[in-house]
Amino acid sequence: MVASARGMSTRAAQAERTRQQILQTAQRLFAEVGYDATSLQMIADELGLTKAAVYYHFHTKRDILDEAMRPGFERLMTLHDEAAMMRGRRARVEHLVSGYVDFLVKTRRYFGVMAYSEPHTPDSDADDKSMELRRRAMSLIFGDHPTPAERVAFDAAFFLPRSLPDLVDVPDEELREALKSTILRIFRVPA
Amino acid sequence: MVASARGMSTRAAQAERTRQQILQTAQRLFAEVGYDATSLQMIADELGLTKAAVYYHFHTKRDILDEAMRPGFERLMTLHDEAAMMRGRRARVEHLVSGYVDFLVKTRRYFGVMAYSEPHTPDSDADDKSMELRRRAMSLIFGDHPTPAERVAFDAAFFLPRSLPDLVDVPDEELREALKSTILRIFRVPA
DNA sequence: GTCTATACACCGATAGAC
DNA sequence: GTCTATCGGTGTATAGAC
Repeated sequence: MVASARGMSTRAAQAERTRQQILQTAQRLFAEVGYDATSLQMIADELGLTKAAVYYHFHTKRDILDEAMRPGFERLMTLHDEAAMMRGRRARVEHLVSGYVDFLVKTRRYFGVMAYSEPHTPDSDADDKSMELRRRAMSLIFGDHPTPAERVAFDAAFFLPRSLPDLVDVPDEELREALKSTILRIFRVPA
Repeated sequence: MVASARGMSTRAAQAERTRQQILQTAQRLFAEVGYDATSLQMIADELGLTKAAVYYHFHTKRDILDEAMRPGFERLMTLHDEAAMMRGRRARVEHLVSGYVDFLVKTRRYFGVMAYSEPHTPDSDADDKSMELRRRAMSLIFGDHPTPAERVAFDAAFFLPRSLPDLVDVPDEELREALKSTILRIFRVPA
């Protein structure tokens, strides 16, 4: 097995660094101009590489997006695990909404881009995970057989990240309060 | 000047028919596989034309989308005009939400595609109109200086169309009620 | 193992022949 | 008015230098 990360071969370390640079640059460009408008050529040019070099580290453009979003997905899955272990529905929803809003505010510069690809896009990790996340959150909040009204309410909160780019002028703390109170109100579906 | 629509030259009539066919086919494909995933080649193939022939009728792919969405935009602008002439805020919001929900339900098969292009896309009619529509609706509902919480609430309703594809199994009438009650609740922003 | 060079098929868009 | 031919660009793919 590998003795130490720092002691690994210089070649491998350099490769890992290149990989991280590609990831960072891509993430920034995705957030700035959007996923579709970002070409592999742009990423390569910014790093002084060729398109093929980028292709060596990521077999597909979509893979870059998938990997860039992975930490976020994992954070949200952990949040769901935590919520699933709580007993009262009230506390569970509280925890879920709090954690979700914190996540949105913390990643507000990057998250606006997520899932901009169109609905029935070819299979990708990100799409699968996004769907799973959604299904699980809905189940935690409204149970396994939500009514149409409950589904609409959930979606209203689920698609809220799309509005983040338009709220750039709102300070973090104020944004957090606005998001939290709005989502909690949305979830208070009348019988 | 043109004497009569039916009496116009056969050439012009045929051209207009081709134009309408392109529009219809494109609209269907946009709704089925999405805007980006629809190529001019697909549209041309379905109609037995070449790409260049399509280009004769529409100078740009985006133009096709813009024109396909124009009737919808006009309907919503009319709705805003009506609301702007009403006196009480309560009645205004009621009218706006009712009309908006009716529109969503009536166009639920096609509207899900709207504005799927990414945020800072190159200028297009559709983007401009969408922004204007949004600004005007927000002003009609929350005035010219909405608070962050009001802006978040508005956005939650504004981006709801994105969830339409996932609600295909809900019958029109039930969907209408769910959308209406949810949006009205979202707009009841506490002081 | 890491990258360059090169090529492919397709895209949206344009020019010009008929 | 519709065609063929072509352009520069894209994501993807392989061959081969080092």
